[in-house]
Amino acid sequence: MATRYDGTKAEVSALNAFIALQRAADSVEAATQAEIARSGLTQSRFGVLEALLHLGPLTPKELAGKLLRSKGNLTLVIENLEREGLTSREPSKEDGRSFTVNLTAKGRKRIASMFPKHAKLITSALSSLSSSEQEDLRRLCRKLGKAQTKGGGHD
Amino acid sequence: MATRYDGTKAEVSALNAFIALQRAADSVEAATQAEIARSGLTQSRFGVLEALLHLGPLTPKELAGKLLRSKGNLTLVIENLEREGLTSREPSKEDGRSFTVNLTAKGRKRIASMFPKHAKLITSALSSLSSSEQEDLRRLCRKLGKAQTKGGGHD
DNA sequence: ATCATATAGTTCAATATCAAACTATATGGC
DNA sequence: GCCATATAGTTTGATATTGAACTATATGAT
Repeated sequence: MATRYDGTKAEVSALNAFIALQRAADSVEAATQAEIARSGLTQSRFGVLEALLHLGPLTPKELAGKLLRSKGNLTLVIENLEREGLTSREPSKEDGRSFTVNLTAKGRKRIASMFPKHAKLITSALSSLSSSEQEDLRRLCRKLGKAQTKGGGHD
Repeated sequence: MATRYDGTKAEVSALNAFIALQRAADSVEAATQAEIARSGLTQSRFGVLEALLHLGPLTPKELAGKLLRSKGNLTLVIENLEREGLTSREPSKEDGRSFTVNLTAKGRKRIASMFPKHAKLITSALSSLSSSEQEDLRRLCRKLGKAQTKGGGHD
C-alpha cells in the first residue's frame, strides 16, 4: 500500500511485511474461491470439513481454535453444515456441555472429492515460488504464528 | 493443520505453505484487532481510512482494488464511514457515475492519531522475525501476490 | 454436599462480505 | 445523434463474523 509512514526503520519493515502478508493470503484464498463455491460450499464450511477430514471429530471449541474463529461463529457454521447433512453431532460422554462434530458419509465424500482439485489450485497459486521458497515462506509464517499465540485467543 | 494429504510432493509443499500463510495473516491481524476496536472502528473501516491517508482520495472501485474487496462491500463501508463523519464524497468531474472518497478533518485526525500505535503493534507482532527475515517474507509474499492477480479481480 | 468460579456452547445485534441483478452514465463505431 | 457495449456504483439475499450477555455443566475448595 505504498506505506509512506514516517516511522522507525523497524516499523517500516514490519508494516511492509504485514501488508504483503495480508495481500498474499487474500489472493491465494481468492484463487480457491470459485471452486469452493462451485461445489456449493463456502470458505467457512469448507474449512470445517477439511479440518474434520484431516484431524477427525472435533468439538466446536477445538474447531474455533484450529480455524481462528469465535465460538459463536462455529455454532452457526456447524448448524449450516448439519442442515445440509454434511456433519452430525455426537454428545460427549465426559462433558455434558459438549459434543464432537463428525463428518457424515455424505460430508466425507463431498470434502474428499473436492480435495484433489483444491490441492491443485493451491499448488498452482503457489507455483511462482520454488519448492525451497515455499519452505522458507512456511518457516517464516510459522515463526510468526507461534510467537503470536499469546492472549488473543478466539474464545 | 497437520496436512495429511497423500498428494505429490509439490502439492504437500504448497498446502503446507498455504496453511501457514493463512494462519500467520490471521494471527497478525488479530494482534491489531483490540486496538482498532478500542478506537471505535472495524478492520474494514480502518482499512479504508488507512488507504485514504496514505494514498489520498480514491474512488470506491480503486478502494475495492486496493483492499481486495467487492464493490458492493465498499458501498456499505463507505456509507458507514460517512455516517460517522469520517469521510465525505466528492463528485467526479470527468465521470458522472463516480466520486472520490475523501477524509474529513475528523477522519484524518482519527486515523493519523491511531497510526503510531498501530505501527507499534504490527512491529511487535512481527518482532519474532529479524529485519532480514521480514524482508524475505515480504519478497516471497509479493512474488505470490503479483503472480496471482489474474482474472479473479474483485469486481 | 455446597458454593464459587471456570468453561462449553448458544443467542443477539451490529457489521462485513460476496455474487448477481440492477441503474445510470460513458464510450466507440456508425 | 444513435446504439451496442462497457463500466461505476447500488441493491438484495444469503452467509459469515465478532463481542458480549446468557445458560448449563464442570471442577475445586471447604
